[in-house]
Amino acid sequence: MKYSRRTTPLKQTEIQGHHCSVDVRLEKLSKVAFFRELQQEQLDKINEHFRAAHIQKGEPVYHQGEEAKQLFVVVHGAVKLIHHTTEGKDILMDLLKPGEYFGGLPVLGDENYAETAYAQMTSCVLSIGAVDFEQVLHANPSVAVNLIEITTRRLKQARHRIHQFTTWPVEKRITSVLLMMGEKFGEDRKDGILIQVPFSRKDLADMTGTSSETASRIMRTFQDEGLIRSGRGWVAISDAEKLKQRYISDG
Amino acid sequence: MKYSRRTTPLKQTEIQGHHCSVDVRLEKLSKVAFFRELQQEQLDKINEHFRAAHIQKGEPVYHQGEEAKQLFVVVHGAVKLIHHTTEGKDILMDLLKPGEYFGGLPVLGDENYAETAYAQMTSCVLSIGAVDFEQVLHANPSVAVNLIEITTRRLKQARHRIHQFTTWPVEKRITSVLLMMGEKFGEDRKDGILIQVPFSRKDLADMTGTSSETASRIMRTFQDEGLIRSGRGWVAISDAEKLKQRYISDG
DNA sequence: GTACTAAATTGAGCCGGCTCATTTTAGTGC
DNA sequence: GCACTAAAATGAGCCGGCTCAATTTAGTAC
Repeated sequence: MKYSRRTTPLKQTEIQGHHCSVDVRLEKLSKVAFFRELQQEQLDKINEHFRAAHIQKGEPVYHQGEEAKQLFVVVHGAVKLIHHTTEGKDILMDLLKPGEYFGGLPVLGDENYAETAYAQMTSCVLSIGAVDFEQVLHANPSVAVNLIEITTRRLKQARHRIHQFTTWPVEKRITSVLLMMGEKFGEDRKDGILIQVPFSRKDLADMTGTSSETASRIMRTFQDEGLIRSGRGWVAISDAEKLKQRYISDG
Repeated sequence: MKYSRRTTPLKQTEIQGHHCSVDVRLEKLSKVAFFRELQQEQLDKINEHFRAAHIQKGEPVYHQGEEAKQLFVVVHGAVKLIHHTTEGKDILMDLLKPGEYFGGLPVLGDENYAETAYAQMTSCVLSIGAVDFEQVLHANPSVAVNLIEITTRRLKQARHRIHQFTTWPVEKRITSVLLMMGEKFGEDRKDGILIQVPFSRKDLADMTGTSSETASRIMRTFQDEGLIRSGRGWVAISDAEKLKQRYISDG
């Protein structure tokens, strides 16, 4: 990968027009884990309950502490969930790709949003309110069971993260996150996997519970070892296997 | 609190007979959060799906890694969930009181148990298998929604714990756990709140992600400041308000 | 009361990673 | 290509808490 003039390898997302066309909406709704198994007709009806919004990069979808009144689905782009701590630090809870949902509703046990949701890149999100969602629930009972499953999976992930924070050194944590990001947002190229979403050192630090200086140092090491390439706000994994072998398998 | 001869202040639980009498079972089942709102008749029917087991102190209910086939409810005693890490450390995920459930089922998204469940004291637990539970689900649709709510609440707790591990010093973490234990298992006495469940330094350390030596040192400090009293496997909080004010509010 | 022992305590060296400060540079606009 | 600047990198001092080792003692059995 050679840059004659330095430009980010990330795809530009300032595509003209609205990204929330019906086709794309329906496609992404069908990918929402708790709507799986539903027929096209059912999805069409559900789609009617959702409203679309176009969010500029860096803009919030909702703020931490606000009353939880809506569920959201990423249709295009990426959304980052940040918990702002009382100590003035940020914890990056998750970075969501199209088809993933976020937000909260009273019926699901949420009172206030525990985090602020930001568009990591220009994004299109769909939202549904409490009354509409309960209608969807009643009309499609399988949705409730699927929701339990997904919430349980998220709970397991959160618990695994507790494990990581308790016992894993920072290198290992960073490796784990890079590999996860490669799987979730990675674009295969002949020279590796480009994580096709803006992802800065601060994001990495906030997601692994370390400082951005430490994240930077470790990324420097990985780069010097030929395991990754990176620049301002982007990362490409040159050798995922070796990265995993060297920093995860060692224990 | 004066001990003429050193004996633990904890109640002895080697009560003769079986603790899983129908009255107690029904009472604790009605306290399970996802069975709330059900009528006595419904609870009677649900009770028929559960089997009882008597577990000796220190014995496991199930092992980490086993196939998840049952949900359990604590009727009497206390159950501790320990995740054994590959690094040889233990993470105390939760300490459950009567009325709380644990375990897992495929329908809820579980494949294997992520932790080993141990009886922290002689306990009586009820269990239900996959087929029975799905029947309960179908007969009582509100159970599914309640389950989402509870799982969501557990997810929030887990995420709060990530926040704590990321930014809180150990004193603050230990304080938080002591206060939580006081609320959950505390017995009010004129000289404070006795945590009426065995709770060692190792338990405290495993629950706060620190070493037992560090837990011991901090408890020594709290003791010297008159905030707690403790002995082998027991803790009493002498001044919860001051403990909170001094180690949590300071930020 | 004595004997016992595992839980709790204590001492001390070590280090991973933090904070603070400064410098370098990737990537954009023109 | 030049100018700019915020993201990334680098240096260095500091310390919270870990690990290892040894000692003390809470609570039980008899």
